[in-house]
Amino acid sequence: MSRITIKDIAKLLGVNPSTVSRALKDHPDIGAAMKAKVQQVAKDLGYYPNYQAINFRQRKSKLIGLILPDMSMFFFPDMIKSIELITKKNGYNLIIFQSNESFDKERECALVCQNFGVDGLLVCLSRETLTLDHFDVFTQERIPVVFLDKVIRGTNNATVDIDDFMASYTAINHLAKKNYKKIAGGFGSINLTMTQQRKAGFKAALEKHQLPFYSHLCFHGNTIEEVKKQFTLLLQIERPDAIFTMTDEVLAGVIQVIHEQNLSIPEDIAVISISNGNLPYYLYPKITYIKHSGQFIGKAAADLLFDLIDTPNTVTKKQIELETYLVELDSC
Amino acid sequence: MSRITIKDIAKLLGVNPSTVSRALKDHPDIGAAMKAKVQQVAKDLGYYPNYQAINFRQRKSKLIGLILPDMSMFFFPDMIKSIELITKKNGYNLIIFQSNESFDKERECALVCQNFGVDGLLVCLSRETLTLDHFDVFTQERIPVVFLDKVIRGTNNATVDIDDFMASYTAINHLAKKNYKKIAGGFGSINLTMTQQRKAGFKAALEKHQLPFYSHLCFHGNTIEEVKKQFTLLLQIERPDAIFTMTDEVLAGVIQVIHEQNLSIPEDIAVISISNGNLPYYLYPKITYIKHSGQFIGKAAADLLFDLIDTPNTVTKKQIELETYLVELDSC
DNA sequence: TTCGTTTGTGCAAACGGTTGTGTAAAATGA
DNA sequence: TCATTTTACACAACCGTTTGCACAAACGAA
Repeated sequence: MSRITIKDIAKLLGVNPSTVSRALKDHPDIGAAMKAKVQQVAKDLGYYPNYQAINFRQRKSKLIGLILPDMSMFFFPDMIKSIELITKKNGYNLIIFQSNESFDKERECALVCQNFGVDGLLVCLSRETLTLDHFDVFTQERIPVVFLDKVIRGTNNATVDIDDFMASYTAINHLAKKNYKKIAGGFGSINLTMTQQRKAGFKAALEKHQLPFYSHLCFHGNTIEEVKKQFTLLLQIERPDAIFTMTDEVLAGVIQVIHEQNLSIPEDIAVISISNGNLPYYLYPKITYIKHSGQFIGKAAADLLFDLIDTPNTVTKKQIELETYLVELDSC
Repeated sequence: MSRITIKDIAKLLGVNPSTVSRALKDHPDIGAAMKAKVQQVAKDLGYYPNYQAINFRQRKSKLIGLILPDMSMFFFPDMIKSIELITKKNGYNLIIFQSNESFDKERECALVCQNFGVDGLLVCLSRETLTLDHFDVFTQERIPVVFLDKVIRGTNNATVDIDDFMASYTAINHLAKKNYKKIAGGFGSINLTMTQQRKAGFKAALEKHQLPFYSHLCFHGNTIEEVKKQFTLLLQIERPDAIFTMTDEVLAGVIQVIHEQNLSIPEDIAVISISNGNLPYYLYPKITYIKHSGQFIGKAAADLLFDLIDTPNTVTKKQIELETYLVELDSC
């Protein structure tokens, strides 16, 4: 009735559990006849190994922790999907946590990961996170941690992200080439490194094209609603001829306002965004975007993590910066 | 250097590990002085319990498995989010698997869950799944399984879903009341129970309003691309004055075609969908929809699961059908 | 025949924490 | 003061599997 163990098989065959254990994993010490008998009985009894016992014994969990700030529909599904794929391919499983953009929650998630004995950790930092001390336990116990997408640079931690500066630079460059002059910018949380860099790229590209940077054409918003509010206010002051949005969330808000105001894209206002590339296709017209691939970031980070798990000391390139590229659709 | 255990604390204090174990959990058998000492040392040494050992000993994993057909961006983020919340609130963690709409993969996922010793299982069935034998092991070992959203009815399994018939019935009813006559229908995989029921509701509502059911105004598509192709073909035959879409995926495809053909909503064609309620707001005009809440389904399923875990025999209502309701926006 | 090697299996400890039972010493009661 | 209860801790088994070591039996070589 209850779960079949190696001991049950051993008792039934009148042999020692260790023999059964070895027979089941085709250990060379065990004779062919015994192996056959054991495997037959195991099958008959419907034996399957108790991974909890095994992992406990091996001091491994075969678990990879993934800490996310939020389950945003725009970016994370693709990312999780590819991480899951790699994780499974390596014989591990994924256990997902959400920090809800809170530093305290993130620390809690890390603690649970620690308790669970994850063999590796993938972390997308919360908006509030400024320090990484709460991951020190992992490095101390030689459990690899890879930061992805939302990272803090300048440390020797393993990171995978994109060149945020270049991504927005490319976007604005595209707008400038299309001869847009009054370019607005919609950004996310102002304290994120990502935001600062994307804004820096925005400014640099304007400068390169000798376009002025107007701070009244820039706004920040954490949520779609905030974005809508800010952008509506902006439009009351002056209508730009193009707008760059830093993420899908910002894009979603901006698009709604544009429709509310009965503006047409790209005639009244051109739009370009950094995006994972889903939302741009659902909108009309389709939005030109700089590809920021959740799938690629997830894959790169997971691959890096398993490199670090398998060969901790030979991995040299621990800071990976993925390419972004322009996908030209119909909004500029 | 390596991880601190109860034994380390015991050795350091010259007491028995069992005393430490009890002291740490405030067992009444242990004297106040000893408790204080133990807890102090534990803190000083940075002790944290080995959950692998504990769970192994207790024959629990504190893990809930979640098997999904796919990481669709429309529906699952909200669902996962709410499941995660409840799971955590109950002191459990979530481990997510994707079957990629494949029956074999789904069976594999179930196997891994079994090996991992999950304490409960939430399953959203794949497109291909027609039987539930692969979950028998769980019921045999008294591990609760709750099927959610995509379920097979008629068994005594615990299920949480919506009244698919009513959802589409309500949608078509709304269109009919608005005096639309030629109503098209965009559906998903034809072999899903969900599809059949939503189509049945579609037909029933038409009949109630004495509107004819034209099969050439109905199509099925598994992916957005298929939907686009099918709907484009449909439009070449005859333009309906309204279209009902069964899911966000179908809606996304339909909307793209509508824009490609330069039709306007709702003047040329009205649109109504069953949806989780994100996409409808991003589109223009905003799409009227029947609310099919991933969040609610996730919550209901998770709550039910923990009821079954905590009080296996007292739970009576094991088949839950959530209400859907009309959210009237601008597309009809 | 004898010694060394190989083959196949048993034995027991270990992973870290929990828990039922046993038992001194201290506290209580008459 | 002595019997009895309570307090506070120790001891050891246990969860399921792995693994180093011991050790017979069979085998091959000298």
